[in-house]
Parts: sequence; C-alpha cells; structure tokens
Amino acid sequence: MSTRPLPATKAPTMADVARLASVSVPTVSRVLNGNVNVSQSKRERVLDAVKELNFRPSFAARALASARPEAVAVVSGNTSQYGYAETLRGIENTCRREGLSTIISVIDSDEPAEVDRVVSQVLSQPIVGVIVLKFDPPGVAVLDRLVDKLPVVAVSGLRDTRVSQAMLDETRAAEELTGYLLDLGHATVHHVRVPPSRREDGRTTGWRRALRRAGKEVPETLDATWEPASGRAVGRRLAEDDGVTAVFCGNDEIAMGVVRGLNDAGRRVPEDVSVVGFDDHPLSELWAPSLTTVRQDFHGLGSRAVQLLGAEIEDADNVGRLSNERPAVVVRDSAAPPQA
Amino acid sequence: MSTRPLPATKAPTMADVARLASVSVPTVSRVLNGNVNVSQSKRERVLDAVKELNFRPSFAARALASARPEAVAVVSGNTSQYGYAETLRGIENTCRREGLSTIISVIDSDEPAEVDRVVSQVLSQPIVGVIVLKFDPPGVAVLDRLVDKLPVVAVSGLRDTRVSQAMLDETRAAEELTGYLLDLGHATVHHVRVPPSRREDGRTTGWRRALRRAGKEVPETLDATWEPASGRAVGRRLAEDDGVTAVFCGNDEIAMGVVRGLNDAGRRVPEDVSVVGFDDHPLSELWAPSLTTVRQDFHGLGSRAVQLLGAEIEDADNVGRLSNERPAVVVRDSAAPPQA
DNA sequence: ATGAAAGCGCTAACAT
DNA sequence: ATGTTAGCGCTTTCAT
Repeated sequence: MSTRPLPATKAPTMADVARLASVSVPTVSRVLNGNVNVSQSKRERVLDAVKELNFRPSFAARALASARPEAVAVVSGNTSQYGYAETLRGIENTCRREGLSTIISVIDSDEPAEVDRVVSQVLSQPIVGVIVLKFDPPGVAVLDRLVDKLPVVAVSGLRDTRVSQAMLDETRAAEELTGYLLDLGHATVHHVRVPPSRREDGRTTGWRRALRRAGKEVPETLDATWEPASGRAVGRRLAEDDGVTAVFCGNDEIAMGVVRGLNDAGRRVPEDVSVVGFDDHPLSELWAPSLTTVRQDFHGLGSRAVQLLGAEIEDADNVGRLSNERPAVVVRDSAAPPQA
Repeated sequence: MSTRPLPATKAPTMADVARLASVSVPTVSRVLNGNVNVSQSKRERVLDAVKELNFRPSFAARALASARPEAVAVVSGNTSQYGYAETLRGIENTCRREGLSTIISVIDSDEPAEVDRVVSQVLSQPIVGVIVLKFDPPGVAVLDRLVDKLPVVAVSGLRDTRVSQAMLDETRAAEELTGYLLDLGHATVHHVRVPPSRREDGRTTGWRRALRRAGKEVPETLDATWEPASGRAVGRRLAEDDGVTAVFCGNDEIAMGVVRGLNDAGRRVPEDVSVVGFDDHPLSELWAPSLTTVRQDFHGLGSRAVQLLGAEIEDADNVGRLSNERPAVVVRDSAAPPQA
C-alpha cells in the first residue's frame, strides 16, 4: 500500500524499448516521432513495448540531441496578482495548443543577484524564446538583459521599441475612463497610483492627458502599494479634502480599499465621491457599490504574446511587432455625477 | 537599435570557453561547479572566458550527463485562485532557496487526455520529484497516476495515505469556525460548498461534525461554483428563508457573494444573518462588513511541501509523512449573535 | 524500411 | 592540478 518499489526503479530508456521490441533504437525514435517509414508490424511492437515499460522520452536528451527546443520561458513577477495570473493562464493555454511547454521563472526583486539568477535560468534552458511580463521593475531589468540574446516578447502596458510586444493600451483606457468622470461633471479627478514599472504608468499618463485636454487642474497623485489595505489609508486621507469628488485608482483592489477608507470617514460612494478602478477584478462587480472600471483581457493578452513569439521565430524579421488592444470601460455603480 | 544580430548567433558551448581559456573542457566544468582543485591562474582565465562569451551551461546537457536533476515539478489546477497562487509562491520560494528550479504544469480538467499530457510532461523532465496540488479532481487524477513512479508530495486539505502530504487541517478549522457560530447562539449553521475535490471537502465534514456534536439540525448544503458571482445567487436564495441566521461559506469569495446577495434582498449582515468564509483572502478585511474567516497559511503550506519532498529524497523511507497545521479562526465583523 | 555510427554539451571516471 | 576517455538518452545522417 504505502510502500514504494524501493530504489525507485530506474526509468526505462529507448534502448530498453528497442530491446523488448527487437528493433533498433532509431526505429523506436521514428515511431515515437510520428511520421515516416516504419512497417506496421514493427510499429505495433514498439508501441506495445512503450506501453508495457511505461516509457517516457527524456526531455533533456531529446532537447540535447535535436537542438530543437519545444518550450517557452515566461518571466513573471508576483504571480498572485490577478492580472499576472490571468496572463500566465493565457500564455499557458496558447502554448499548449501550439505543442509548447511553458517554463515559468518567478522574479521578486530587481536586485542584480536576482536578475542574474533568472537570466541564467532562462538562458540555460532549451527554449524557443522568452515572454517577459514587464509590468514591474524586475521584469524590465530582465528584459534589458535578454534583448538581442534570443527571441523575446514583452507583455506590458507601455511601448518598448526594442522587442515585439503584446500590449493593453492602458494609456488610452485611462484617458477614456477619466474622461467619463469629467463628463459626469466632476471639476477634476484625483488619482491613486499603484507602484509604477518605470517613471510613469500608462494609467497615470492617460489620466493626466485627459485632465490636460479638458483644461482641468491636475492634482497631486497619491501612492498606494500592491496591498489593498494601503488603499484604505489613502481613502481616509482623501476624505479630509472636500475638493475630492472623483478618484481614479490604479487598480480595482486599491479602489476597494479607497471606498472602504472613504466610508470609514463617513463619505458615501458614489453620492459624495465617485471612485473608479482598473482591471475588472472578479470581485469588482460584487463590491458594494459595484465598481466602475476598465476591463482588461489579460487572458487574450497572454495569447497574443505567444502568437507574437511564434511569428518572430518563423520569420526572424518579424521583430519589434506590436499587438495592441484597447481595454473597455465598464460602467457600474461607483461613479455618479457630483452632488450639487 | 531595433535590429537583431541576425540568425541569433549560436550559443557558446563549454568547448568554446575551454578553447578561449586554453584549458580542457573538464577544467571549465570544474571551475563552474564550484569546488575542487583548479589553479588560480586557470580559474581566472576560465572565468574571464565565460564572461566574455557570455556562456551559460545547457540545462539539458547538464541534466543528461549528471543524471542529477535539479528541478521539481509542480502540478496545479487553476493558478488564478488565491490559494493556489499563494501555495505556488511558497513552493517556488522554498525551492529557490534549496537551489532547485520549479517547473509548473497546469491542468484544467480531469479528462484522460489532459491527465495523460500532464503526466507525460512531468515524467519526461529531469526532476527530483513532484508536488501535486490536489485540491481538485484533476489534481487527484494526476496524483493517482504518479504515485509509486517517483517521489510525490501531495498538498491538500484531506489525508491521502499513499504519499507524503502537506496539509492544512480544514476539517478541524471548519469545525472550530462552525462551533464559534453556534456559541454565538445560532440555532444552526447553513453551509455553502465550493466544488469539492472528492466526495466531500474537509470544510463540509468539519461543519457537519460541529453541528452533530452540538446536537443541532444539519441543514441541506447549497452549492456554489468557483465564481464569486455564484455566491450572490445563493445569498438571494438564502434570504428567502427566515430560518437562516448563520451561513458558513466554502471560501471568502463565495462569502462576499453571499453577503451581497443577502443585501440585495434587504437582509443585513451581521444583524439579520451572520456570514463567515474560509481562507482569509486579502480582500476579506476590506469587505464591508469585514469577514470573519479562517486564516490559511498557503505560503507556509508550499514550503512544507518542499521540505517533505526533500526529506523523501534524502531518505527513501521517509515516505507517507504528514505535515499538518491547523488554520486559525480570524474573528471580524460579519458574524454576531442572532437578533432577539 | 531499417540499422550502424556519430554526435548534441556536458559530467564522471580514470589517468597522469 | 589537469587532461583523456566514456558515456548520459536521444536524434540525425548515412548506408543498406
């Protein structure tokens, strides 16, 4: 029952299969790689032997001998974050459909040692290319080191001309969302930032642009961390300022925190102040009030990244391509016209 | 700028390094694998050559030649789920500290073809062992196929005697949480289940046990999906029954949905009905009312799984071990004594 | 259609 | 301390 076939009987090799089927090793290889010229009888014997021995080809040996890698590496930051996780799923699904494995390397910080470790790990693997989720500084750092070494596709919200890139046009979406708030009649829109990947996020840029274009005052930005609770503190602070009637948050989780902080201080949403988020987190619709936000198709984003990588590999000139898509504003209940 | 060194110049091999440093290949290998007997001068020449050529050892070749794998495979279901993602992070971090890579295989369904694919992918990799997240049927199916083939550690809430296992004692925790509700004075506690991995979840078992032990009536269970929105529908349904004063939900996201559904129907939480969840999701504290729940240390769970795997590899007798931990009830605002 | 031979890039004996 | 020789498990010529 709970005993184990002692020293984990060594995995069978192709030679074992060949012996059992009384054929040569290359014949086994031919059978397993589908296609070509093998007589029906031998094919069957081989298949039987494979089944009997429960043979699995060694990924390492295959990669080494064929020099034709069949995996793509993905470098990602915090995988618990909703957007990351969904994008990863999109990449994984699409790769699978293309017959590629995905090897995920997680990177937490942009310290040189960490970046080194990840770069090494990626480059030492038999891969066709890399997809870097560069929403954050570690991602950016890794990308910088990988560019021009092998096919790389970046996934992010900001354009980077050195590589092919799958994007969600955060800037335009943020501009649109801010515009929506302004159209509702708000005098200006305050902005709570999530930790930016470079100098400035697309979300912040879009917000600023919308305000400028409308000739509105551009208030100081407030900063949140990735912790939803940090939004709550910001919400309380915001509640102290009567001039605040509309707040655009860097993501939905922060928005939820801000709503809560505002409520703590006795301000109602959306009656006293409108709050909008970004991402369309699965809980946004359930939140009270349900959150007006921007829907981002992260899963599709991952798919597009894989397709870009495929194109780049097929044709080496297919580099520096852009696959862009504008996220859609989702109007729900957390934003309303300002009260007289 | 945006051009690429044409046909991606072939990666340098150890032989290239050896040539450039005027030493033999094994010497390069010795330098790179740390330790032993290499003269200072040669070591330096090798290191310089490595740097100049930007050499990275091939993972495949190394695995093949040394037959000493340095990766662990992780089989996981839906990685967007909070608990999965956190456990994965724990595994990843701990493996990294042990110098192991992690290879993640995602499995969505328990269809035989899918299970086959994942099993093949896992077994063809040069790995020391597998960690299976068996919270759901696909995980269970994979585990069944992998047992006795190589070191396997299961991660879940229910005991499985065939393998080593890192657990969170959901049953006891659920019992405790239900007991807490009963102690508050509720006549009984209703239960909304999340999709179970086997016949019955530990959460459900613990709930039932607590009711039985207190001599209370055991109401019919209600079912939710993994979608938080499904909880909302359940909440509305629950609101129709005046006998419902306390609800234990299979996870926090469902609990949030249930609260919302109850509110939709005009019932207040916790005044009219108490609602508790499970997991201590990052948003639970922010929810209004903040959710009474059970904190699960998923990150630690992942760590423990890796340690178990380590122990099993060191000593083949170290099989079938159990690393258990009881999650802690977190009292917040969504549960209160029944009114009148 | 099939087998023999060579070799992928590395590590592990074995010499010296 | 260092080089030489094998070989990991597979794929790929190249014969036949």
